[in-house]
Amino acid sequence: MNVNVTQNGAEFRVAVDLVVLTVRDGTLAVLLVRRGIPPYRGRWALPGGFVLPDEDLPAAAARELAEETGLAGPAGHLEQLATYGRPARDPRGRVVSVAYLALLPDLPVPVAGSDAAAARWVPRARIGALAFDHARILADGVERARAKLEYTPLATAFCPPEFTVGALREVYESVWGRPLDARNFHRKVTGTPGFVVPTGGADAGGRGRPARRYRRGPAALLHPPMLRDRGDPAADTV
Amino acid sequence: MNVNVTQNGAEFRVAVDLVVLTVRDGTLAVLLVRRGIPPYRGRWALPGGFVLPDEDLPAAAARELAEETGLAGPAGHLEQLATYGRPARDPRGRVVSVAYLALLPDLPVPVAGSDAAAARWVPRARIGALAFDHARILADGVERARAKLEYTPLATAFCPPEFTVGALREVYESVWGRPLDARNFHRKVTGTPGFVVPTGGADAGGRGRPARRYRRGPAALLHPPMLRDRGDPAADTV
DNA sequence: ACAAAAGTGTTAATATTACACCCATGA
DNA sequence: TCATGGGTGTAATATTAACACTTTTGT
Repeated sequence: MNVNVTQNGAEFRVAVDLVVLTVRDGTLAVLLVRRGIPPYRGRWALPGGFVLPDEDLPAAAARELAEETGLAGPAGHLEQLATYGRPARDPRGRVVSVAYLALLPDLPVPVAGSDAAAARWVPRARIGALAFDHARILADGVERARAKLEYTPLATAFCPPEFTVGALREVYESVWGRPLDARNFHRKVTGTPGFVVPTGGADAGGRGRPARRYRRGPAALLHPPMLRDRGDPAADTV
Repeated sequence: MNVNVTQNGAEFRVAVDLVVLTVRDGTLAVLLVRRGIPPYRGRWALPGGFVLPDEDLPAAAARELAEETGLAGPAGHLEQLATYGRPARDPRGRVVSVAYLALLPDLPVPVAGSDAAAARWVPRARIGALAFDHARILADGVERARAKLEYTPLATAFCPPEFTVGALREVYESVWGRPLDARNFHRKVTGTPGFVVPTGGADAGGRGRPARRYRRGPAALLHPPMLRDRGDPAADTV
């Protein structure tokens, strides 16, 4: 063994992979791309790519997200998820992937990425085998999102700038996969300091009484948190 | 720009850095090493090192932890914290560091690491400037530990296999930096299903009534969680 | 008028907090 | 017997969960 390997470090390639989530039609959906080149050619995978030589990690994630969705501004939410580095995770060699989690409002169907492969929103429940270790990365991302809905105002990242309490509730129900009591939810959201602030507007054209519109509030942590019963974590078809 | 850089990825070195925490004498302490070689020669830093060519990330973290503390078995707790990759974070070149968080019971003073530099437990409040971006990594690690004490039985990782409720309370008080009501804490710990299980033994030799001994229970999540008031996050000298 | 969704009121069960009080030991 | 922590009881105060009921719209 070359001692320089220990002192100076072996050489790796570093990628970012994105778990991009949205809520469409009352279900949690994931942005996937179909790989156009080997390995795993033709398989669905998380969008991602290699980090450029002088690029920061968050910048690489934001760049990939923009390339894949056509988004420019800082809409939604982007945070680092975890890093995956199993030696055999990529047949091309030693690749360490820094995964990011992005939460976005329901957008028009994403444009095909710059890699010319198909890009699609896929309902979480209908996702089959993925390339590389992306199934695990996705599972970790979904669990992170579920957990953070409890104690942060992150659910608002799934909504457009103005939204109704009903739309926000749909986010919680879709991500957690269980119905919530609309009455108690309403009180909880409007009663938690800094969670949402009313804009004064109302949402005409719906079926029932018009809902007031809200914007995300200044709070970074929710107190008290929104509780999902730690009952049975069943009923979750991966 | 060489197009291969984009397609195949630039070359990075990958390191693991460790935030190793323990509770000594009622305060949170961090394992630091004094760097024996440039860059930042003579500065205190988090222990860590480069990942070997065929080594998994958790294995690299466990290896560095064992080298630095002399520990072999799976005592305490080790989890991935986050990854830091700012292009200029290491003057030697492009180094991405995957940080791990380790929580250990109070151990004998660590042996000097294999790098022949000094290694010491340093009380968290007395830590000055650190090498690289290690101050931020440490801050992130401490905040992760604080948060996880709330909803996981992780505080037991700071204790030996058998411990008293009072010792566990000292962990919470040290990590959170605020006193807790001993009576309510006791009820909470013994009343939360799966948190701790009594061993039957008692802790003789103390000043007051002997305390019963407990072992960590099977629960992975605490229900309901241990609450730290989100009051004033002040009184925290970094 | 009716259905549908928004929003308010109320109550029982549960959890948190504060603190009085008893227990078991060393000095 | 006193000081010192361990441990239990209990009442005031949140918070949750369940659901009756009112409001405001489209059809």
